Order: sequence, then C-alpha cells, then structure tokens
Amino acid sequence: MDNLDFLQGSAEEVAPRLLGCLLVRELDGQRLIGRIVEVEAYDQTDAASHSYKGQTARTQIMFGPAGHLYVYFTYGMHYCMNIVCGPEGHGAAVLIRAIEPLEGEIAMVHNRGGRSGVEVSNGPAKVCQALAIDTNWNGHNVGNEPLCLVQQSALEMTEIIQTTRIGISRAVDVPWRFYIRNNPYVSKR
DNA sequence: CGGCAGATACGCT
DNA sequence: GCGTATCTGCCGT
Repeated sequence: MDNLDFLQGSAEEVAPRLLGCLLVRELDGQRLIGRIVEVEAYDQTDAASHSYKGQTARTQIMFGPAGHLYVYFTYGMHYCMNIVCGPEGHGAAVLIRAIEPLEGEIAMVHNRGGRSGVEVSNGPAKVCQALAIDTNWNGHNVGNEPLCLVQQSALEMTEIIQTTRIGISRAVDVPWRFYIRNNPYVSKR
C-alpha cells in the first residue's frame, strides 16, 4: 500500500502530493498519527532554500536520496522537519508546516507542554515538538519505523490552496506553499 | 485578536 | 558579527 516513489519528483510536484498523507510516529509504546495539512517546497534553484548555496555539512541530507528526513535547528531553540525529494544529487525537500492530530493527541499535547487545540501542531516547530523530532532524526528514512510516512489518495485540486511561503526574506514571490482549504490547523491564512 | 519584542544558538560571511 | 524556513508573552484595540 505504501509506495513512496512519488517522492522522487520535484519539490514543487511532491509538496501538494504530501497534503493528506499521514505521519505515524511510535513513541513510548504509543502511536502518534498526524495528517499533513500544510507544506512548503524548497529547491536548490531557489534563493530561499538552505540548499541554494550548495552542499554543506548541514545541508548534505537535502542532496541525498528522497524519502529521508532533513531536520534543522533554528532561532536557537526550534527544530523543523522536511522530507527530502527529487533525484539524488539534487538539493530539494518539502517542509512540514502543520499537521492535524488523528491519534495520540494526548501525548502530543503533553509534548507541547500542555498546549491544546490547534496550538498543538499549527506550525513547523510545533509539529516537531508534538512528535518529539530533533536533529537526531536527521537522515531517518520515512519508510521505516518508528517514523513512517503513509501515502493517502491525492486530494482534489479544489481542496488545495497554493500561495507564497512564510517567514523567508528571499524569493518571497515564489508560490510554493500548499495547504488544505479550510483546515483549522493551517498556521496562517 | 493583531502587532511587536525577546529568546537563544548555530551556520555562514 | 549577523541573520535565521519560529514561537511565546505582553501589550494595545
């Protein structure tokens, strides 16, 4: 059921395809499941991407095979997770900006220090905190436990909003942010 | 609820 | 040194 070949495509193609897919995280004997509702594409040809200036120790994962996790640390305190896509040797990935909890929400609330409702996972660093993902997960293959990506059928085009990305200062007009229309967990409209 | 400042450490110039 | 693919608390409507 779960063939992740679609991750071989470009970031721009893969990003909307990830909407609706599931992240299944095994943590302390529990299953935490989140439905991906907001993503952003980043590519080496794009000035906003960490891979834009070529391969470095930090970004090498982005240039590796599709299906691995690129986790980075920023603002001195936050982690964000991406799913690497595109052919090996090409630096591209899709940032997971928001998920909707489907299972194990109580554990996610706990991981988020008691914050509940949409505050559990309506932002990229919140997603990592809810699922207990840090840089130790850099390079993890999302085809494997204890963190799996499970593909779902593609959403209707009318369910997907495409617009410009958030929180960047370069390539601000590139419309590579995708989210599910009317989903309450989307970080910002 | 919207805007703003502060937190805080790492990669890169 | 400086900027950062962010979040939170605090202030004002």
